[in-house]
Amino acid sequence: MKTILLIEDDADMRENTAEILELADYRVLKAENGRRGVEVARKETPDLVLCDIMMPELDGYGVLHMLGRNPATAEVPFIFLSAKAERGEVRKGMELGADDYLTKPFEESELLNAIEGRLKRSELFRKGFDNGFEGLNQFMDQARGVDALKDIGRDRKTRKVAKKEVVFHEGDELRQVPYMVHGKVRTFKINNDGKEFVTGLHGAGEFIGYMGLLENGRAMETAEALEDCEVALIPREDLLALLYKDRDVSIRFIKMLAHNVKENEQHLLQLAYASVRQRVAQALLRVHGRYAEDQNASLGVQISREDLASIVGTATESLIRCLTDLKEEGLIDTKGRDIRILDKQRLEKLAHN
Amino acid sequence: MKTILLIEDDADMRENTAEILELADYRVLKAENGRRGVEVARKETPDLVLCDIMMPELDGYGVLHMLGRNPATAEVPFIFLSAKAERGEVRKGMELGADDYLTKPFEESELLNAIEGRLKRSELFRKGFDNGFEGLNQFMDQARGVDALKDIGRDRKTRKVAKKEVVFHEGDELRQVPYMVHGKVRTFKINNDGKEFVTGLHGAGEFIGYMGLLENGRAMETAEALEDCEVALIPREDLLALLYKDRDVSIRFIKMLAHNVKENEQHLLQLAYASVRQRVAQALLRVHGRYAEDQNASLGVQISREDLASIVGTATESLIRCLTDLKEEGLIDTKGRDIRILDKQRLEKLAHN
DNA sequence: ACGCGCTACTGACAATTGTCAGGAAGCCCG
DNA sequence: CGGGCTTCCTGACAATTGTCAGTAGCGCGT
Repeated sequence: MKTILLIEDDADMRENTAEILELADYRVLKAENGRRGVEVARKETPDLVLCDIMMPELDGYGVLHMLGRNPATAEVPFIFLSAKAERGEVRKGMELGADDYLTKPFEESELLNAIEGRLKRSELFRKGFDNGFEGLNQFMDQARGVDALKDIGRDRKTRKVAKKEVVFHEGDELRQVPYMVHGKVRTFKINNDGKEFVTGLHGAGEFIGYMGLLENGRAMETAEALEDCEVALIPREDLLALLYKDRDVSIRFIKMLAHNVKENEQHLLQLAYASVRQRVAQALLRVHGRYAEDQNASLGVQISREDLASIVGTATESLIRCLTDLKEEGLIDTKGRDIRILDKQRLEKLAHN
Repeated sequence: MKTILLIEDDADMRENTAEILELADYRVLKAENGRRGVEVARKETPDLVLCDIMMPELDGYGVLHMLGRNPATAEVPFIFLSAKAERGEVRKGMELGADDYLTKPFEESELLNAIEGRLKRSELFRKGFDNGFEGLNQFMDQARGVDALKDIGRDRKTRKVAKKEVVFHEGDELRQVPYMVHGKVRTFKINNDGKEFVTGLHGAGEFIGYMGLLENGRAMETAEALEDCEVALIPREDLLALLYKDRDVSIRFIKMLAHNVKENEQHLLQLAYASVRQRVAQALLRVHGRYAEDQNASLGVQISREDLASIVGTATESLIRCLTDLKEEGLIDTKGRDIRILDKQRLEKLAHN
């Protein structure tokens, strides 16, 4: 259930609006002035903020400002509710970075539409979201709603990709960005000796290859299906429009990229100075956390030794030797290509030391 | 000199405006309709676009749309010029992602101010910009102009940092983000064995440590001065507001991060499978490209063997051995800590193979 | 079910890289 | 200008990791 923070000083208005939202099955947090609103937002990090402009203590502009300056709350979609419909006011609101501006009085449907639209778009870039094709359709509708000019309706096709088939090659021009509807792929680069280095594993609900778009429109890596997959192809322009147009999506994207950079740097540090043994432990934990069938139980991950080796950045044989060591020590268990973690704690200790 | 693309169908209006801009020392590209405008923008990538809304062929909304969907032009600040002042029109323009909206007729000063403001803010995140403290002041004015609420005027101080002094430690809470006014610093992480891995070298005109802000507000690495430095401390909220508020800055930031990710991944690939020799060649070229006193001549870079080793990700002795090899082969020359590249081509060949 | 092919695994050995120790050279500082 | 410190460099050796070759075992398709 989504949580909405409603900041409104007028008690009647507040209760009325809250009621509408609750009927629409949102959890509603209420605040009677800007200062309280900011406090609540910081503590609870709602999924969306509705905010009046004229309020005692701290006005709506102030609230937007305070929230926008904190990374945790900056990405939360923000909608102004105001009785002021004049050009200057509306413009000021939007310029400050609000995502929408509703003038009172508004229809229930207006309000709910505005909220839903925001939440849906915003949703896409949550990490680990689990919307399958339905979510994609909504996304496509949004992306298309953005586009009043071109008729791109025909591109909403999906493509079946067989195991081992390549989705795109390094250097391919990506006119369409693949979105994983079902299945898993690995992305990797090949160095001059022909050795592969796996840069990522991706499952349903993720875009792949978008990084290349931002650089030069060409794929930076090769993507290959690890199992039979279903892939939707999103026209690159739609994706870019989405990333660039909405403040909240942009911010979330920035944070995602920053996270990516951070992970990469940790990986670098590991590769540079950690032993194969440590790197293997690290990789096992990462892969397990991402793709284990069952997170809680120490159930297995299906991955070939070769792929795992090229995540670790070592020769396949070295990896295998390391795995057998770990197996003998009772940290993991292997059955064919299935690898199960038996003692997560000791493995973590090994990885980070 | 900055280039401005002016898209306006009315010939008088176009010539008048162009004249004003040329007097203000901008290079002006003119287009008489939207379609032409988009063509010119794609070919020349101006620094800013001024665009009328009502035009034949393709209207202003369409132009904004087309440009916004192409990564190369999306980051260019975009200002609407329109005779339509009604609420709906203005809002539509801003919502589509314009950076400003001027209603005709406008004063010369209005126009020039709007342009200048945009360009200045936008300027900060150009890679390799060379504005020293003057640029910073302008930036601070902008950042402060954004802020109508808090009085942060007192924080515009700079700090002198002596050689070898630490600017911030990994894990420090960064309430202020350092901006390099003068000098060089290195940023590095320390692994559990106490070994350092250099993640970056930064010189004048760069922010350092901002990555941590986006994650959890804490520094992800340690920054240490390589020489006597002057550092300005920007309140983190100002920086965040700047990054988040302006569409063009956000987009540029996204691209910067994406570039970062790409570089990191190349680095990963190198570390994983390239020999020390190749990695050294790579590192030399990177460091040289970034910090050589003179780019053209094969003049030297001053860097300690230890630092270079921890960029390469190897033991200091291994690095030194490699350097002496390269020296014997006539690829480089060393004099004390000064390293000069003698044969860039062969070094490049070595690095990428 | 059977064979083919691919992947997992093991052993022996080579190559690379790290570690330790020690001397030479350079640099800072009074 | 000399002492003390750090940094650069070299040698010998150890440890880690990669390579090659060969066997076992699993899975897949006809």
